[in-house]
Amino acid sequence: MSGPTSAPDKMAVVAPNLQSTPTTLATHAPHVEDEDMSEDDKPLARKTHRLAKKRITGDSSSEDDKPLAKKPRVSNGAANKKRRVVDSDSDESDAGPSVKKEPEPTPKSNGAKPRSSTFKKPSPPSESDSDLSEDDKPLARKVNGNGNSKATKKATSSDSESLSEESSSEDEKPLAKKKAPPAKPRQSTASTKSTPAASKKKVKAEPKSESEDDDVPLAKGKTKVTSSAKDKKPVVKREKKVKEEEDEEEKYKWWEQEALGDGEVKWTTFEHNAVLFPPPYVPLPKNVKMKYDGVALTLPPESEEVAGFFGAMIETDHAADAKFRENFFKDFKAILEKYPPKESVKVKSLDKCDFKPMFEHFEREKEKKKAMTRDEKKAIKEAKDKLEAPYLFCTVDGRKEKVGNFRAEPPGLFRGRGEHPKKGTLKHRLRPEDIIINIGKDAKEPIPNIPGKWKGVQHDNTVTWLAHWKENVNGNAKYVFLSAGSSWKGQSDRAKFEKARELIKHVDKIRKDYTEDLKSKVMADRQRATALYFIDRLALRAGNEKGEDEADTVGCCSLRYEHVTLQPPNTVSFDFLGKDSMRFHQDVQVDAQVFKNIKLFKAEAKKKGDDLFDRLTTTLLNKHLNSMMPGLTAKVFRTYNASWTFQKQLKNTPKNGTVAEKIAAYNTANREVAILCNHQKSVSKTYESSKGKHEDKIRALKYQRMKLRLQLFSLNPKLKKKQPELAEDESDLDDEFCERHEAELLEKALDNAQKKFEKDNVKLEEEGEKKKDKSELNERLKEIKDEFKELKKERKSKKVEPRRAATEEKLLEQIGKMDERIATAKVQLGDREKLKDVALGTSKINYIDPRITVTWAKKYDVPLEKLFSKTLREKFPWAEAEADKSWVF
DNA sequence: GTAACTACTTAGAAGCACATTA
DNA sequence: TAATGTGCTTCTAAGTAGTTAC
Repeated sequence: MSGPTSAPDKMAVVAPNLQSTPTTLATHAPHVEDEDMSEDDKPLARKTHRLAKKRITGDSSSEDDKPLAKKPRVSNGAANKKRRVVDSDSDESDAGPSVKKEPEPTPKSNGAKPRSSTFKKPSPPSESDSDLSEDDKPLARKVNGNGNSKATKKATSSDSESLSEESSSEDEKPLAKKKAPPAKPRQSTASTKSTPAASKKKVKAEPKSESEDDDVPLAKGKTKVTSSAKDKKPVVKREKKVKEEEDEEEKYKWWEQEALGDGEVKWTTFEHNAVLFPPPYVPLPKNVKMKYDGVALTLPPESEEVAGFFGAMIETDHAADAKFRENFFKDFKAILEKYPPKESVKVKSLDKCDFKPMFEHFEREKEKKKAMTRDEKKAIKEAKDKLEAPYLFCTVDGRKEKVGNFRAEPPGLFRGRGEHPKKGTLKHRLRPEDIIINIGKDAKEPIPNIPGKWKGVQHDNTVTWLAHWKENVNGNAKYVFLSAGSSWKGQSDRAKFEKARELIKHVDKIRKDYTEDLKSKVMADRQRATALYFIDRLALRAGNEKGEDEADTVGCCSLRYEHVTLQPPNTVSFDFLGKDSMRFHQDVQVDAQVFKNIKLFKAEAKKKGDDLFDRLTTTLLNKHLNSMMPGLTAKVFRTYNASWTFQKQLKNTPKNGTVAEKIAAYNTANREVAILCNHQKSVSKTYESSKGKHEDKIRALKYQRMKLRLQLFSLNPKLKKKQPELAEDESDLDDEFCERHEAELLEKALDNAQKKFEKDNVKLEEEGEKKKDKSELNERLKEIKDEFKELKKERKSKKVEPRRAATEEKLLEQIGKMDERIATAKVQLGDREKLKDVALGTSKINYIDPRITVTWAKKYDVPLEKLFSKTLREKFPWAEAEADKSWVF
């Protein structure tokens, strides 16, 4: 668990976007009841009472009195208990702006991730922006930065002035828009309409008629024809090349074909083997038993399996979690009722259960597995591969496609995130009777690998799933789909990015409109505009309604009263748990009108637990967005802003830098996007110790530097004055460290001498020569010890005699090199610190248009494999094919 | 109009394999 | 060679958003 991190560097992208000019805003502190407010404009909370009453009476005649789409969340249950803890430090006694309080980090026990980013002052624009022309900046970045954005200035200068004039100005248009780059190979998917099956058939008219089965190794077949004893090696190479070429040909380049429309039909023929069920439970050895109150229990396999699920987790955080334990124990007791222990012991308390014997058994098994020989491991792997082979691929319209999650989820304990009320609940073992499969009409119905019959077999060619079931914990649907690298996923991925690019053409108008609507007399419109402002500027998720039996997390539309607090003149503090219970904690400077609106939405009768946007739902918001641009939804803004930010940040790449430097710039850009999207990861448990080691390494370098420096001063004492920077003590290099370091060095030197002695003797023995006497070793060890005594003296006197052949010139050169090494190590340490809780992968996989990466790699001559892993390259072949050096998002 | 259902994308954790270090 | 660290892959939870039923 980590504490809140220092905000400024984390927020390089997000925060500058929203900072306005506080000085100008101060004179325009909004009032809850301003004169330009119509009846509709009045604080909603005052109306909600009326509305609630009307809803009960069924009167919904006026616009305002229509039933609210969302039910106010009833505050109860465990989720609210947690909320109360959070609230305790962010509570507001009234709806008005409060004196800024530094929100405390939510403890992990509350389900919140630790990272928080707090902004108090406008920070300068991120370094990375320095070489961007103002014209080049997307609105999201320009609104504030140093607080001088035109839009902000205007907004703050007068409430009555519309912000829209500014936001629609030409210089706020994204660069790409001005350049208007066409989607290179073909028109956008959204606008194309064709019969998918037909177009696919065009693509693969005669799909693999001869070598239909990719399972037949191509090389093998060829070998028979071409190989001869004489030229075996070249042939093997040639065959490999041929195979690669053929594989290349085999690949379905869907991006070269006509785009598929949003048509219903996804396939004509569809063959697969559905899911692979895990092996049945194997009971533990007879001597491995859980204990209850000190008594070993002999459990039937059914209950032993469940005990084992918990037993395997006893050293994880889950097992210490009260809710997790409660839910597990409830289910465990139920299964014990049905399958009681032989000893007829009544299990009444989880605290009296001792799963350690089970845990230790699992650990031993892991060790055994680890200790297996290479061949044993290989044999196991081969058996596994053989078992899984039939499930790896399916055939779609004659084409071989990779299946994604073909393994039926094994039974276990539900690992809900955050404060999920069901965490710890037993996930049942799936049987064929639970699973519906979707397959071509003429395809052979797969036989499950365990006894049983499918729950159903359907032939719906408008969907892409192979199998589907309902899990028992939350009643959610689970699906088996094709892999991320499949043509279906690739097509929808590309369509997603094309839609985000399409937004570039509309975003000015949308921003202009919502800026105007921020002042709308119609409250629903004003709320919608404010929500959209946050979605656009803060990359918030839409925020669908959630049920009571889920973790209490929110997105933009579902924000509640307690999730935002106001700090005059224009700061809005967000503190809520988003998807996966990740904490979103930011102080954001907003336009005056937005500040005013939030104050209005929180006014009077509204209280904790009430929706901030009580007249807005994701459906309403998306309907509105769809009217602005076909197919536009809230989530497109995240994709657009992420890709846009990334492309912009990449402009900071050093043109003449090394590949490593360029990659560092790439990763920095990636990090900015990850921060924008609030993608977090938990800090590794070993982080602190690994950081300590790293710091010691740096200190060790400084130690070496010190020795060089002292030698130099012995040679030329004048340098102490001439080059005072050399005389400065290496920071954090205290006596305690030096002593410890020298002791470590001594130990190492002695150890090495010992090893060398032994090694030499082995060699001498092998060569039939006389071994060295032990006295020789002892002498050497004594020498080493004496040398180190010298070090101690040097440390005390702070004087080091120049080593043999040391010259002033050489020493200065060595010090210079040492300085470089220290600087590099420090940068590395800083990078690790910055990335310790930021997850880069999610944005790379889902939000950043891969063509930006491909273009960048080509432009800066960086091998793509250094940026995309194997799986990512498999996921984005279309990007590699489409993007050239000049491609722009 | 709303809740429930459906199909899909997005997400961090956990597990695993490979690289580096001692 | 074993221990440790790191990055990649897999797993599955948790979102979004459209459709359907009432």
